[in-house]
Amino acid sequence: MAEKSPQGPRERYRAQVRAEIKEHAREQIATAGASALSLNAIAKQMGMSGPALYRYFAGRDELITELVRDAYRSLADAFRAAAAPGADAAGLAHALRDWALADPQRYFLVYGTPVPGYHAPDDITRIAAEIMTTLLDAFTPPPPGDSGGPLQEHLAGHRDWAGDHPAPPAALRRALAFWTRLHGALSLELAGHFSGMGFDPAVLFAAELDSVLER
Amino acid sequence: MAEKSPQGPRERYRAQVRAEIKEHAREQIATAGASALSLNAIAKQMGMSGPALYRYFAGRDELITELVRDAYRSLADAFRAAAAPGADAAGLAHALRDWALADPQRYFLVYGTPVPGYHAPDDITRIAAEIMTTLLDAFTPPPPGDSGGPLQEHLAGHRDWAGDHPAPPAALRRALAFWTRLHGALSLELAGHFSGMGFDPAVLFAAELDSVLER
DNA sequence: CAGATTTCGTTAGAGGTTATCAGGGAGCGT
DNA sequence: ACGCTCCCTGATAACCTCTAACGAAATCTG
Repeated sequence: MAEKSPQGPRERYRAQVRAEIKEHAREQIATAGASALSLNAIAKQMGMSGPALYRYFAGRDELITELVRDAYRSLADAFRAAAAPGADAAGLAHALRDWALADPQRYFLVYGTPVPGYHAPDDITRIAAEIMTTLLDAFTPPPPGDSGGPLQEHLAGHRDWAGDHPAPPAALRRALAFWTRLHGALSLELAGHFSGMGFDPAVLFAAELDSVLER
Repeated sequence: MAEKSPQGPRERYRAQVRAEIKEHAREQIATAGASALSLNAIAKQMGMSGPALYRYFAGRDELITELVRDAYRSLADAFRAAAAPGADAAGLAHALRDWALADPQRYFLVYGTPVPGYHAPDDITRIAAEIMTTLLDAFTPPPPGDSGGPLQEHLAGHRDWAGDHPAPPAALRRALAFWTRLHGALSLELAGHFSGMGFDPAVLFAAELDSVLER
């Protein structure tokens, strides 16, 4: 709450350069993956020489972390926008797929291969929790006639991740299934594992969504 | 079939050094991820200096490709071994989870974030097809009383990926669900997205497996 | 308005990486 | 035992991240 919109022209310029750096970084990641991101190449594209970027980011890791943060926030925004009217889970699902297809590497920035040592900063974890809250909202209250099952019983006793959300166990189970099943179909599609297989990934995605909604 | 066991001591030595290089590479990847794999570091560990490794691998990419190939073959072997007795899908699922938990980074070598430009060699694609065949075997014939659904109808007309396998559409649908749902639960678990959430990933995995088997 | 101070971007350089190349030495096969 | 092939080393080039020191420009302050 301390620094909102930049007051001085100095911070204004600074913010703009930071944004431009991230722009180039996003482009690089989209075309060659996050591991190919080069600060030097970005500097060259911007007409300045190497170390100048260290005025704006402490290093490569911080830049990537910032992009991961942006990706999380972007997903959270897309989710909230899709949930705005009446908390329809199908709408959330399509928002998720659209968001993922718009920039696959951004999806992998969030859900891709983790670096063994890396631990996300607290604020990113908080955005992830916000996404989860939106998801829980969409499944609360759950439709009647729910089967239950061992997982639902287990979740009834292990609901730390729901925080103080009033979602009943059935909603927890559905939200979890929504997350894992759609991620399963989506990540394999984005990674190209369906490419030579001949079927339409959208049909699979729709079927997985139905499996979450109808049962 | 041409070159089985090395005949000369020359090729024998060569194969052993290649294996040792891969051993160190695997270790590095397991502890720091594939992006942190350094040929130089491997050479240093083996007591030789840098460029010597280029006698055994054309470069970093070929080494990684080889490790990906090994990972695929390892998964295919684990799958076939689990399917040997009576083609039980639950056995396959547990074999998959055990295989993944034994070395998460190896799992991500197969199912992790793809490099945009990269295209897997044909022999790797063939191993992937072999895995799929094992999976289709396990679901053929499918249990009776199957619901069908839009996905199953779609797959009935788009079964290129099944090759000449006699699996009926219901088996295709189940095999696909097995793959995507278990991958969804497993990859999120391995990536640590469930870490602070308080529930047991094994219970989720079992529930997802049930969802594939029972419906 | 003028001086002090902060900030920016540069060059230089250390230390890391992949990868190529030329040459010496060791082991293998005949 | 000789010749040949293959292995390994050191040098080198071209990248990379990141630090340090310096000059220049813009901002803030008296």
